[in-house]
Formats: sequence, structure tokens, C-alpha cells
Amino acid sequence: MNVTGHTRRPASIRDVATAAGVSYQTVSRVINGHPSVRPSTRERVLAVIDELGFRRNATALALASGRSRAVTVLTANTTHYGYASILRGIEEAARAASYAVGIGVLESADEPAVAAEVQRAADASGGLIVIAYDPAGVRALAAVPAELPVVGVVETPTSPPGGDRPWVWTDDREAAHEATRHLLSLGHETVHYVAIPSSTRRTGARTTGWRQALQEAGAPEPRPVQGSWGPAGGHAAGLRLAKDPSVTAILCGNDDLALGVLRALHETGRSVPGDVSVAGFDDAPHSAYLTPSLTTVRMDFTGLGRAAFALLHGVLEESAPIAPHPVSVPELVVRESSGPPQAGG
Amino acid sequence: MNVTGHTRRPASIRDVATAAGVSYQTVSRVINGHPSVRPSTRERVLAVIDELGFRRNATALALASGRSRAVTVLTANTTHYGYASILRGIEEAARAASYAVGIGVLESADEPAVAAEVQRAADASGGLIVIAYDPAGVRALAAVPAELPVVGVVETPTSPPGGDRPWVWTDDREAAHEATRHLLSLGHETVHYVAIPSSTRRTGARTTGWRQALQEAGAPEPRPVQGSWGPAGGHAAGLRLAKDPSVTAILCGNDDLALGVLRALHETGRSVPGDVSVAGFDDAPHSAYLTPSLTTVRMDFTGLGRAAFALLHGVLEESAPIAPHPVSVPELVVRESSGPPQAGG
DNA sequence: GGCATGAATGTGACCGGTCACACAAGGCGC
DNA sequence: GCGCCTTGTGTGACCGGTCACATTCATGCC
Repeated sequence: MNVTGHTRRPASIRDVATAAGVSYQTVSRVINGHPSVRPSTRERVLAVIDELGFRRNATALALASGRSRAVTVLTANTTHYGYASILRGIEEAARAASYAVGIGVLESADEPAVAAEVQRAADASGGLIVIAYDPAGVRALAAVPAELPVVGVVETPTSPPGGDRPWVWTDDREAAHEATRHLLSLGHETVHYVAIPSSTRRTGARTTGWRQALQEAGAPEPRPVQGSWGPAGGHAAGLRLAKDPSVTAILCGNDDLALGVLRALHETGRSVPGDVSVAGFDDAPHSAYLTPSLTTVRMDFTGLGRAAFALLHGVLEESAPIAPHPVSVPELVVRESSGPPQAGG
Repeated sequence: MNVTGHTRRPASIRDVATAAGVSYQTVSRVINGHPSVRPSTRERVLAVIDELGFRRNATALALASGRSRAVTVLTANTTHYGYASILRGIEEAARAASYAVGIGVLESADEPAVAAEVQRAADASGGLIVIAYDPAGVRALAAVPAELPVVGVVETPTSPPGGDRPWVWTDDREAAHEATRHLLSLGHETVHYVAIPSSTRRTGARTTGWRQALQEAGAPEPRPVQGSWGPAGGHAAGLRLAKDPSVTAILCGNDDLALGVLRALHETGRSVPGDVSVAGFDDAPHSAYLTPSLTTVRMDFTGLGRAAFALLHGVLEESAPIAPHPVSVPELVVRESSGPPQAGG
């Protein structure tokens, strides 16, 4: 292809039309698979399309048709495992549907900054997926103008922050419930919790699940320790908890926090799982290789991302059926970091 | 704003023009800051723009002007720390320049699959940034049509795979050199290397730096062990190396590999750094919190991403000066996992 | 006072597609 | 043989901007 050498502008449908001896509208019909085109004509046009290396101009298509075949993901974070995996799932599904994926990072949770990002994203694409696991994301979801198609990836479906917007989620509450039950079943009197920042100022879904499991077991309910997202926050929280000798089991809001907690316990001379059991959340790739390897709850973030895109896709093209909000089921993975409390605990 | 309630289509420049009693061209001049508009007219138009909530349609702008103010990042990976951080840097710089950022994942390194992704990216944006640390990325960079602006993020600047395309890089060779020297200076007879998959089939920059340091010190040159990207590969490599009692120092191509190596050494009863010293690459967020904490080389991935965008920005807008390829300097971070060999080595 | 000059503004075509509609030719029923 | 429907194709307007050029009007200069 490109035999003529000094080809500058890519071929348009009118170029193809001229070369094939038909009108541009006929070319348009061919590339859109319109039925009423004589087979011989279609063949000829297709041949010219191939010869000229014609590709339909996405910008012109978007302008003329009003739909852009592009979605933008708004997220506060791109490097954390969970967020990055969701993004990966979205991209995967979008690629399969020939959609372009844009990304916008919510650097700050400031109202004006968030609004600006939402605007930027709205300008660039026909639909939005907002990862609303944190205050910035929640605010962004709320700031999306009503007429713009959007799907939220939210922490919990009860009283969704975006009103009646479609959303996807994983059952974090149940997952936390299960992990807590696991630790209790090993014989621990109670389970302490190091929390990730919640999407709302009130308690998040993971905190709720943990608390419910304690209540059901009649175990004492310690105050959750506030962590951040990263290992540094877990480390600080771990140092605080290590001071209390009655602490024998710690559930962490994610694996990064758990890593920090493990480190803090190591530094203070408490063995895991001998003195203290630790469980995380997410099953990040490194968790299986830590020493001790980390008991955690595996979340299907990639599947969550795919589901989010599928939902948005359904909204954008009436043709595509809108799947019911799919709930992926988290799975407890028991590893070395959890075990029964020591006799002399 | 949006007082009228049932506003449907967003306002266009002609809507603004009508409301302000001027022609659409005058509105265009105002939003583009053209000098020859009477101040009173400008005021009036700006007021109407504000009142109608007018935003310039990015699609129409792209179609009419030919430039799209959007770049697409092609990468084989979105979840690994290094890749994700580069992406973050790109997004940051793009946001500052009011550019949209798209993302395309190279799921396979197959020639046709890669070509299809490049096409998709080309359709969606005016410029590409290709992360060419791996075969898929290298192939993608080579497949970019000559007329499309592109910047490569490459492993090593010598004989760049993309020909005369602009590129950015960090000095991985020098970084590996420094890390190896560090281990040798502790008294180790030699340093073994667990390699990441290189961008080319031949030796990568990190391997070269490691080898050079060994040669300069007159140390024996063991064969590098081939790892993959993740901890699983490091674990397998670590088990192999652990069999050899003469191994006292291991340099790993990245922190994930190092994590797997640490785990393998633990499983085989070798202490770190007592029996074996381990060093990684990248300084991922969790590396400081491992037990033992990981000696590694900190790479400024975010800065690298910013530089990549700056370069592409310069190419896309003649106005923006094309900065010289900036080399960010990696920094050795010494932690617990490296120390002198035991006397009875 | 006539005219070149530049500032301020408007008009028409265009970017590359889509959409609504017009129109010619062929098959069928009556 | 006429009308009518269907099939295949072409024409003009439009999406929302930009660009090149035309036009109007107030100045400044000789």
C-alpha cells in the first residue's frame, strides 16, 4: 500500500468515491454495511478502500453522528493495584468494543479542581466511568452533569452518591465479614481493623462488614484505626496497635496497609502469625510472596472494570442491552499470616 | 447557570453569536484571544458565553483545525509500578497543557495485534507515546506510521528501535552499574543477576551496566538468570540461585523480582542479608516496608512521563520548544537487604 | 478633500463524515 | 399501460468549529 509515495492527507470517503466512480454517499453505505448496495458496487468500493488505505476519520464521525466511541475514566489514582486493575478491565472491554479509553486523574478533591476534571473528561468523550472509592471520586461522580452518560464504580450500592446513576460494585461488606469470621474462627477474641479512607465520611462497606461479624460473634468491638492508602499508613497504625498486648488479630483495609502493619509488628518484635494474625484485602500480586505470605481477600477488579464498561456501553448504544449490575464475589485466600492465637496470648 | 431548565444541546458559537448580536466569527475571535476585537464587544461576548455555559466543542475543533489536543499512551502494562508511574507523569503534564490522555494496552506482541492497536491509537489522537520497554512496545514504536508524531520511552538510547523518532529514557545502565558496585564494595566476590525481559532479544541496559561493573572489578561474570516481570519469576529464579552456596549477592531487574527472590531465599533457609544480599530496581512503594527492607535504585518514572509528554507537546505545537532529551538520574537507596558477606561465606 | 491604511466585523467555503430526502430504473398487480 | 413499491444511487444540508477573504468605518497623511 501507499504506492504513490508522497501521499499527504489520508484518503476521505470522497477520494474513495471518485476513484470508484460512485458518490460519497455510496461509500458511506458500504462502510456502514447498508444493505441496499449492489454487490458489484460494494466489491469495487471495498477494493478502492483497501487500495487507498482508507480509514474512517473518528473525529468527523463523532462530530457528524454525535456519538464519540470514546469513554473517559476518572480516578484519583493510577498506581495502586486495585485502581490500576479496574482500569485494565475497562480498557480490555473497551478495546473489544472498539472504543477509545481516556484517563483523567483527580489530583485533588477540591470542588473546583474536581469540576474542572469532569469538564475536561466530558469534552473529550461521550461517556464517563468514575471510580468513586474515595472522596475525590465521589465528588466527581456527583459533579457529572445529568445529561452525560456515566457509570460509577462504587464502594457500596446503598444510597449511591450519584443518585440514580448506574453503578457497579463488589461486595466489600460481605468480603470483610468473611475475613473477620475467618480470624474469629481461629480462636481470636476479637479482630482489630485498620481502615482505608472511606468513600464517605461515615463508615465504609469494609468497616461495616467487619463490625457485623464481630457483633454476630459477640466479640468486643475495638475502634477502627484510621490508615491511609499506602504502606506508610499501615506502618503507623501497626506501631500503635503493637503497643497493646491484647491485640492478636488485625484486619487491614488493603494489602498495602497490611504490609505496613507486618513491618511494624516485625520492628516491635511481635511474630506473625505467632503473636498476631494479619489479614489484608485485594490480593495484590506481591501478597503471596511476602514473608509471611498474606492472608487476604481476592477481589476481581478486572472483572469489575469490564462490567463497568459493559454497563456504560449499554447506555451509550441503546442496541446493547444493559446488563443488571453484576456483583463479583470476593474470595478469601488463607495464607501464612493468619493462625490461631498462642496459648499464653 | 442553566437557568432555562430544559436545555438540550450545548450552546455553539452561533448560539452565542445570536445572543450577543455579533457574527459567529467574532465569537471565534474572542475565544481565541484575537487582538482586533473591540473591548466592549469582547465583554459582551464573554458575558453571553458565561451565561449560556458555552464550552468549545473539542471534536469540532479537532476536525476543523486538524489538531486534536489528545495523545494516546501505548503500553503493554498498566498495573506494574514503573509503567503506571510513567502514565501518571504523562497524565499530569498533559493535564497541565489541557491535553486529553488516551490509553491503549498492547495485550499481545503479535505483529497484527500490535499494528491494530497502533491504528486505533492513531485514529483517536494526534500524537502517541509508546512505552517501549518490552517487545510489544518496541514493535509498536516501529509500527507507527512515519507521518504520525510519536515519542518513545525507551530502555536505552543507543540504536533506538524507532529510527530517528524522539525518545526519553533513564540511565538504566548507569543505575545497574552503581547498584552492582555497591554490592561489590561490601565485599562480595561477585553479583548474580536476575534479568527482566529486555526490550530487545539481546542484552538490556540493566544487564549491560551490571556486567560492566563486574568487569571493571575483575569479578567473575555469572550467567544472568532470566526472570519475568512479576514476583513469580523472581521466586523461580531465587530457588535456582539458592541451590548454589557460592551465591552471596543478587541484583534483580526490578523490585517485584527481588520480592520473589527474597521469598525463595526465606523458603530455603538462607538469611538476608546474612547469607545473601539482595538489591532491586525501581523503588516501588512497598519495597521500603518489606522484611528485610529492600536495597534498590530509585527511578523517577513520573518525571520520565512528564518529559515524554513535554517532548511530544513540542512536536505537536511548533510554538513549544523541543526540550533536549532529559536524562533523569537514578538514585541508589541502601536498606536492610544488602550487607557484607558472612566471614564463613 | 481624497485616498491609503488599519482596526473591527461579517460572509462563504471547508474539515470528513452522517442524515433526510429526491430520483431513476425495474418488477408487479390490475 | 398506468400506478406503486422496492432497490440502488445521488444531492444538499448539517454537525461546530476554523480559515481566507470581503466589507465597513474611522484615521492619518499629503
